Amino acid sequence: MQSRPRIPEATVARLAVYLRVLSGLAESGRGTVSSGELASAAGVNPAGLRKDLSHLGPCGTRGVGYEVATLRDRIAGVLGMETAHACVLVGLGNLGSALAGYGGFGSRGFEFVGLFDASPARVGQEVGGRVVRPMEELDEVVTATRATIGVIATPAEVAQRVCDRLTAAGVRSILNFAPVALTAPAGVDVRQVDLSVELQVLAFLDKQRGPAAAVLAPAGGMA
Amino acid sequence: MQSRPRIPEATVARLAVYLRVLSGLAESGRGTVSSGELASAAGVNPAGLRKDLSHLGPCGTRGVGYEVATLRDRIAGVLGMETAHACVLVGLGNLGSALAGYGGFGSRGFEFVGLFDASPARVGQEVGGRVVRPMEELDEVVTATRATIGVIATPAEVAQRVCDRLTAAGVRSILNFAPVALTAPAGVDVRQVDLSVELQVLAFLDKQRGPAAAVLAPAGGMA
DNA sequence: AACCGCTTGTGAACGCAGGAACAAAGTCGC
DNA sequence: GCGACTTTGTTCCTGCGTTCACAAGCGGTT
Repeated sequence: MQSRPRIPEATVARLAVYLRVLSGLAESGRGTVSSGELASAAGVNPAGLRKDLSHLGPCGTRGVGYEVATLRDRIAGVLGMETAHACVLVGLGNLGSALAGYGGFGSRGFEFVGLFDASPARVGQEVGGRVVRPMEELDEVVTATRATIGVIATPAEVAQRVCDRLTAAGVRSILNFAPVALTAPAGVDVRQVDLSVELQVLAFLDKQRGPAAAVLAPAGGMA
Repeated sequence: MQSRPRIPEATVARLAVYLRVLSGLAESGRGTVSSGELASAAGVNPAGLRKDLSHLGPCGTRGVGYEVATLRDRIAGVLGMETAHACVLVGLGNLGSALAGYGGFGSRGFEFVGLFDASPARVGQEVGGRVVRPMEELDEVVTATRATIGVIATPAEVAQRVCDRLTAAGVRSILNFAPVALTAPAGVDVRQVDLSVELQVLAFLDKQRGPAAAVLAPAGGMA
């Protein structure tokens, strides 16, 4: 069916970035873009961008560039954005509430069809326009809405249990913000996002460069 | 000086994960761990874990395993965690507030010494035990506290301006949550975290596996 | 109609990360 | 004291991702 059996995962992640840039350009009324300009806006190498786009088949005009709207729709199709994705979010603490209220998801075709929390204090509250439900209703909502994506923003101690319940209910993709490695049955994709790891990588790179802070301001360049 | 000129960035990210697991084991009173067990808890391959640890020099005992406390301290030292890192956070919206209140940072040696927001409505409020300050005080606080890490959780439109101000004030490492590629002067590290990109990768993988959702619920079609 | 400049798309080389297999070393048991 | 088992540390290899460089193609111009 599709002449592209597989697209590298790193490329998929970048396609999502290109898509965001293209959406911005389309709103600016821009008609075409060159690979160089698009790569610059996305923060990647122009050759790499062209190679990424080559996975979608030829979609540019030589000598001119890429048609903004066309390319945007093409990428959106490949990423599976023509249809909205129903997501459930478990854990409405600080991070979960931020995710529920984050507009970047809704504008990209992801809709939270259920917010769940184990704490009775949270249940019933409204977050991001949705009412927080008790954990008991999780299975029912996942089944009814056919949600395929589950987001875990709970404390680490209960994340595995939540993961089990989500997979048992039929969720096939999980985005985990809890700082633990989750075990899921085969056929279920788990992606881990650990915010503090990012900070620690930064701290390491900073330390590796050595304490050269004084060198950066040789002649009182503070002003 | 250091016999390890460079540690791969991917390894550094995993070291941070090992460190978290080791801290948990140490609290459990565990004395030693084998690479297999540690790798399982971290969700990686045992051979890869040993290779990662080999960058720190020999730190295990053959036939026994790794001493939990010793290895933890060694990794902490390599990651630059013996000294606390002062961070400033700009943008106290949903995500910024979640970050400010996230305990995972403080327990890892990262302290937010300044919270900043451009909105007068936010200034003066208390988030995570700290008072939100106006943007005008950013330069002053960064200089006074010698903060080296800046976290950007603002809307995309102002992220580049915030980045410019942070670097001008002397920040050398930036963690950016705004969905834009930032341009920073040489010598400044920028790490990008895009939450919606993760979701889109999940959606793509789900779509790539084919529309097998119907198989999961054979009886009871949409109609 | 033909030329020229510009841009895409692709092919090849380089470097890096990941995984498996093997040798060294230390401990436990006899 | 010696042997065998366990586990680390290392080495090799395979595959992937990234980058550079070139050929192919299209539009504009004369």
